[in-house]
Amino acid sequence: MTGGAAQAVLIAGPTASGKSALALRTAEARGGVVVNADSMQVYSVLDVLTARPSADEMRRVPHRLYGHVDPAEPYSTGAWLADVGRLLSDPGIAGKPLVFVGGTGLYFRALLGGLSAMPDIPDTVRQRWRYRLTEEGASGLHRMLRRQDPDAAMAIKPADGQRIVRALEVLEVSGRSILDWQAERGAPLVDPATAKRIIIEPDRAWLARRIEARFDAMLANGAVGEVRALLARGLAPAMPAMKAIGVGQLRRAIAGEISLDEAATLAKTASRQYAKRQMTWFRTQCGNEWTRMAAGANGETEHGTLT
RNA sequence: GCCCAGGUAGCUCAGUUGGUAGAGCAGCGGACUGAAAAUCCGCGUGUCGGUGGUUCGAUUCCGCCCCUGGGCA
Repeated sequence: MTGGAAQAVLIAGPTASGKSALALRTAEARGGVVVNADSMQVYSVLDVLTARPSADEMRRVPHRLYGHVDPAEPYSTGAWLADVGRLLSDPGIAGKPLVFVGGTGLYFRALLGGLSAMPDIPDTVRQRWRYRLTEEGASGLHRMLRRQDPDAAMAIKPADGQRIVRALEVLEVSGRSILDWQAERGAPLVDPATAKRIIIEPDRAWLARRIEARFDAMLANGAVGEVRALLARGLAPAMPAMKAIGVGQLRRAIAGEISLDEAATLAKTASRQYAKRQMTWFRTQCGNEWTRMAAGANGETEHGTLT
């Protein structure tokens, strides 16, 4: 829980919907702190490409959990939740209202519903299963899961390699089915009874225009250089930061495989598809405790300030 | 002006020896507990360029017309 702190505000919305600006105004009006709930904005690279708040904006209001993770570090929903937990006991922000903002639906779910206390997976175990996934394919591992944990296999599609690997590694390390772990819900870090919850639901066409304009602006503001710098780190392509939208597309342009224009078009498309997935999550996974806020339907481009 | 090749889904194209058509991409819907900007599932009717003709039946064959490439003048 928030340890007696002021009411928390949660602002969720698809990429480019203007949620960061709304969070900034809201935190400013309440004397609060903006807390990042976006899985890519945690990384200390790609300031521009992940649309992190600018230095100027971060000066106006305290921002937390932005850019605090090195891209070589394995990060996760659990790590983020632990970061939030530490934040809540930080005397520097005690008593200040927290304004969580981001586009990662799973983070909000973990925040409000807790995350099951699953065992840590040793890196060697994790790497071994991921390697086997590339060698044997998802359906091969799914057959194995079917023998070892039929219930979990039933719940996971045979092509969903990522979830199959997760079920296998949890089973190997703990000897328990991931379903059993999941049945034990963790404790929420934000009290669902008092948290104010907002979902920004933008007009599709309006959002598409914003995505396009924003990516063009990212290019103008050094996105290519950021990708070059990230590539120079020589990280495995499977690392999360390497999967940020724009990295793969600009990498191909840098390598000369496609033009910058083509890369931009591909990245914009990927962003639109990502926004669609986000909207599906917020629409179907978030109940009516969330207030839905339209954006952009009638030429509107700004949201008000939450008070 | 003549010759050739095309004109089929939003885009790129396949196909129908005449029985009104299907892939990829895009798009849309969905799933979602430590990689989540991830991972995965589902969804394909469109005057088959237009118009006449042949035919029981034409997107398919024939005529004419329009449009787009390319060539010759």
